[in-house]
Amino acid sequence: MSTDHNVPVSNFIRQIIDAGLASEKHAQRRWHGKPGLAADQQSGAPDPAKIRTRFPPEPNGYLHLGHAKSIFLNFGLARDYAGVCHMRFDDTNPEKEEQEYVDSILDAVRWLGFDWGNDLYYASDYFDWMLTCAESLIRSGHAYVDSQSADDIRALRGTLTEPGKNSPYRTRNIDENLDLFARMKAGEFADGAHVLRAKIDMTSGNINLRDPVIYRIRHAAHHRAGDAWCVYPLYTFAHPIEDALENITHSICTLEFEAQRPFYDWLLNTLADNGLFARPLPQQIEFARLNLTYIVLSKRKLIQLVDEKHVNGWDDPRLPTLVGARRRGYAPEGFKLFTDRIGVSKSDGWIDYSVFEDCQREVLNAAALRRIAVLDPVKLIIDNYPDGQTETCLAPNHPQQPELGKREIPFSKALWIEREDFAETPPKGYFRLFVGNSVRLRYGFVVTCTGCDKDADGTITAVHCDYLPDTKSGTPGSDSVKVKGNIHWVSAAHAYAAEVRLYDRLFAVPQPGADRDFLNDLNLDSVQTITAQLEPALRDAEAEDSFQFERHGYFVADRRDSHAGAPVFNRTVTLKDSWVKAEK
RNA sequence: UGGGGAGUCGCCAAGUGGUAAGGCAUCGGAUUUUGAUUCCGACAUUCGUAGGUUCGAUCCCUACCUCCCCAGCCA
Repeated sequence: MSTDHNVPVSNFIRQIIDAGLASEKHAQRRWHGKPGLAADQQSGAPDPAKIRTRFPPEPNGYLHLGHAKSIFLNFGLARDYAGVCHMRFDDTNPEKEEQEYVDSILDAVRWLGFDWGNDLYYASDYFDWMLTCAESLIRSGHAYVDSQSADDIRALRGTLTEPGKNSPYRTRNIDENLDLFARMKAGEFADGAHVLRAKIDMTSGNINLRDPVIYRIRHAAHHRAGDAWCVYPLYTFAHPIEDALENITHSICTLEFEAQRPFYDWLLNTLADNGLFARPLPQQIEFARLNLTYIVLSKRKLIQLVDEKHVNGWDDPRLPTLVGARRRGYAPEGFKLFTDRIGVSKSDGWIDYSVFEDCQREVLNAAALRRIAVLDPVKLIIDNYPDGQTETCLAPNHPQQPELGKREIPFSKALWIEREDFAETPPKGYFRLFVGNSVRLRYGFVVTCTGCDKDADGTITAVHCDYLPDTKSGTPGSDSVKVKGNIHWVSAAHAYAAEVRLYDRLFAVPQPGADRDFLNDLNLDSVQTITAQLEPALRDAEAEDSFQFERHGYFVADRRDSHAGAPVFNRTVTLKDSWVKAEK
């Protein structure tokens, strides 16, 4: 069941890194302490970091489980190889990015346990260098200003099966290109009037090499740079330069960027030939993004779920966002186990959500203190127990870790037990309460069921039993009576009645939206809010404390709605239950 | 029907010419005051298909099949 965390399994990225390290090609890299062009970097000392990776989200949304895979990959590789991982915001599109997202992203990465030290960067800080690169390309005849409309550019790009055609502006001379580009930058033109394009090959089978647009005019305020710019570089152009400026050795991204790699290499090699960057250049490596069943990870769909109020905000515990996962009670260590367990490869696949849940169970099982909670309460009256008497029982905080001690829980005549722990007509194999059967009240006494009360509708209002005074847990001879059933309880007079949210999967099918609108696949019972009867100690739970409610699952004190002395709980994940499965 | 990728047990995933790791799930059994946990055992004569090279092929070659990505002045 447990995984050896100290032996990372081989994967194709580690092989690439190992080979690079063995060839010592990275050893000649120089780093002068911060991002910069070759002229600056070459003045620095040999890079103390064996490798440099980066986690480069665009600050236009909240991070989700898919990003977690990338975070653990990039930061994890840097850690394992005595390298560093840069935290970088790829904020080259002024129209979609906001500071709110920057803050949330940093928070999420920190929560997962990573520290970027001084290596926090913003692509928008590199705009001057990017302009330098663009001008260098123009000077070497590798870029030109195109004055066609977006539609015309598209028309000449060709299709997947037909080659494209050269733009009429492709032959503009260098001076004219330089002049036009300078005026684009100076704000002389309206949005869309001109673009800067790389000059490569309009007949390439790879559409990304058909003179891709690398700079566009956009008169828009940037969340960090303000109104300083009206030209902005496109991802295709910006990202390789960001990597090169930061001395990144391994630029790890997802599979959909594979077709961009030839451009990535073309650009950096051209710029290196022009003297702007030193070799060895960063290497782009693509891996398969995470696909998890029963959730959606597309930004568009997540936005829709929030905007249309199918969930309550970005941190709704049912959402696969990291802020949602945190409120749900999922543990960072569980993410680590999960990413280790699923591995890294280039083949698309679907991981069942239960794999993720199981990783969380494994981590929470070891870490969470045990507590008692009755979620669907019905009274249990011990008829032969003295009225008004109260005594204490001792319950271990963790069955596998006795050093965590025990706590006292009050016991009395009237208790709350789970409604499903009593059956008038017990199903086959049932060994909880039914008339004539005995069970142990966990950490307390053995009781024998004598009957139940019902109201006019036939609903059971109370269960009755008698207890065996000599069977109290922890006392000599308490085990003299052997019983199969073992049920939990809280004393009715001492219980803390609290709000508990029982979360289930947000979607009812493994692949939401596979054959119809994904909203039709929503699980309409994804949350159930109840008032549960909890053992008194739970009243003191602090926000974000995780517990195992015995026989139920793992629950966390909600970080948003809990108040001192009045925590409310979210169910993170249930315990495995082979009994339920056997019955279905 | 252009270009780029991927196909190894139900789900992931090692393996890179010397005769199929591991994890998860599943199924048995043991322990258990959580029908939890833990522990022990079982679990691919076979690597998308068909040929070929080789003493030997999941690994090399050829053809085919299936799936994914690319035609934003998004990332």
